[in-house]
Amino acid sequence: MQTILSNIKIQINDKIYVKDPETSVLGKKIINQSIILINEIGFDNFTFKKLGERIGSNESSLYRYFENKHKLLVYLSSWYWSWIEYRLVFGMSNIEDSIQKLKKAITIVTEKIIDDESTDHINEAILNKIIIAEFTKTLHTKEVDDENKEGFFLIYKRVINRIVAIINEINPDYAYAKSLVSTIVEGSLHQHFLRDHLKTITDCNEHINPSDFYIDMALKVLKK
Amino acid sequence: MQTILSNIKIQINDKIYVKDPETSVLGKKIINQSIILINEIGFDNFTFKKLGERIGSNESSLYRYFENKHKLLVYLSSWYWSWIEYRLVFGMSNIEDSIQKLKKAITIVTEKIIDDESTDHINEAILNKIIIAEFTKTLHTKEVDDENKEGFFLIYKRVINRIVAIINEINPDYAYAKSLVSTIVEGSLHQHFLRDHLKTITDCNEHINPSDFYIDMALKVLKK
DNA sequence: ACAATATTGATAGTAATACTATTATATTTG
DNA sequence: CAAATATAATAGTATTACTATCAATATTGT
Repeated sequence: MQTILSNIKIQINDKIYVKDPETSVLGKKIINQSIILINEIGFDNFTFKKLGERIGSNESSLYRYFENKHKLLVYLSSWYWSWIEYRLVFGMSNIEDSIQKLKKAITIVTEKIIDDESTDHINEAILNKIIIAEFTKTLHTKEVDDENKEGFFLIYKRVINRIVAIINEINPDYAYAKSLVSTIVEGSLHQHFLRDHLKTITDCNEHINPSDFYIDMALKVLKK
Repeated sequence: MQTILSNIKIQINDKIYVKDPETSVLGKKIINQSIILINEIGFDNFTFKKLGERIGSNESSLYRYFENKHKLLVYLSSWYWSWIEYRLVFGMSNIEDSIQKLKKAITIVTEKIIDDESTDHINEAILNKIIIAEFTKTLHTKEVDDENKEGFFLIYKRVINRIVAIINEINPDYAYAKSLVSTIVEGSLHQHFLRDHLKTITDCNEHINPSDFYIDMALKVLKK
């Protein structure tokens, strides 16, 4: 598994964009304002025309960065999972005990992101909200197999497999490590969503959060 | 909880449709052919115009049954969960032991549906495929709160709460019964999806299925 | 400094989508 | 068989999701 240190300036698969948005002012505006606009009106109602108006730029200019809004969402998702991976690797660095590692890892992938106050052009708290609301749409398309072959979901899969590795340290006999982690990662987005919208089918609320639920689950499931 | 017997002719919230598709030949064609077409081309590429061509009917006629394709998908989903609920209730009927009940219930909500050969106009196996691929889209919209208030997701929530009731029989002290069940129901759709498209982050394959994984999980988590 | 190059903006245009409205024609039912 | 209802055909609108062209600006390399 490659070292994250070479990766600090978050690297996104260059097949996702037409022109790297990190290389210009307009590109960075596209990223930070699209996060805000998608959060406001939802991905389904989001268009490049509206984003253009919002950032005082021409629709046609946006198409020079992303082929379509789906690719933009894939980009934002990749950025998000890359950022999670970064926090995951650094979060593990000085923990010895595998159980503690797992708890920390589950916390990182399941917790609600409170504004990071990081100085960069991406608001991670809002990005977290749009991942909760929209990430599933990056996968659920007819093009998923082609895009998977192109490596669009590599970072997401790598995040999951890093946690799988911790589980294998704890209990190498457990037969469902991958399914457990993919359930936790995807499921926690879903639990956040339910807490906000369908409260009657989740226990998550102001006091109980998805991290509590999933840590409890993982420890019980892995007990030998 | 109301009896399912009064419910055998699957009842769908009448706010989901403009005109009940069960009341005419065209309506039934819309349902059975939309399932086939959505499965073929995906919900995102599906339009009423294409469906009209497929069933030799006019686009404008379809709008007399459903306001838009989103409502049609909500209808199909409601039908699916209602059918699952029916199987759930009958599946439980002659089981005494709560653990056995839970195993059966998890099997019913997580198993892949093989063609039911039922004579009605709905192919449950294909419907199951589109639920795996598209169900999440019924929830992930900006209108989810309004639609939830209208009761569009009632049947889905009832399915989950029926299984929650079984868990409360088994271990009333378990603090996360709702989150566990919503994770299992949603997660199993996701595991089916991963098995088909992102194999490296699931253990599910030809030999291991989501039911095995989730039954193992539930029993371990509920052990006192 | 300035020419070459790259980037952005403005405008226009196309095909498809997501509908609504109107009217004619079938079909059902009482 | 007449009345009511459902469907089909046609047309039309606003929006979406782009592509193409060309002019205006900004950047950079020497």
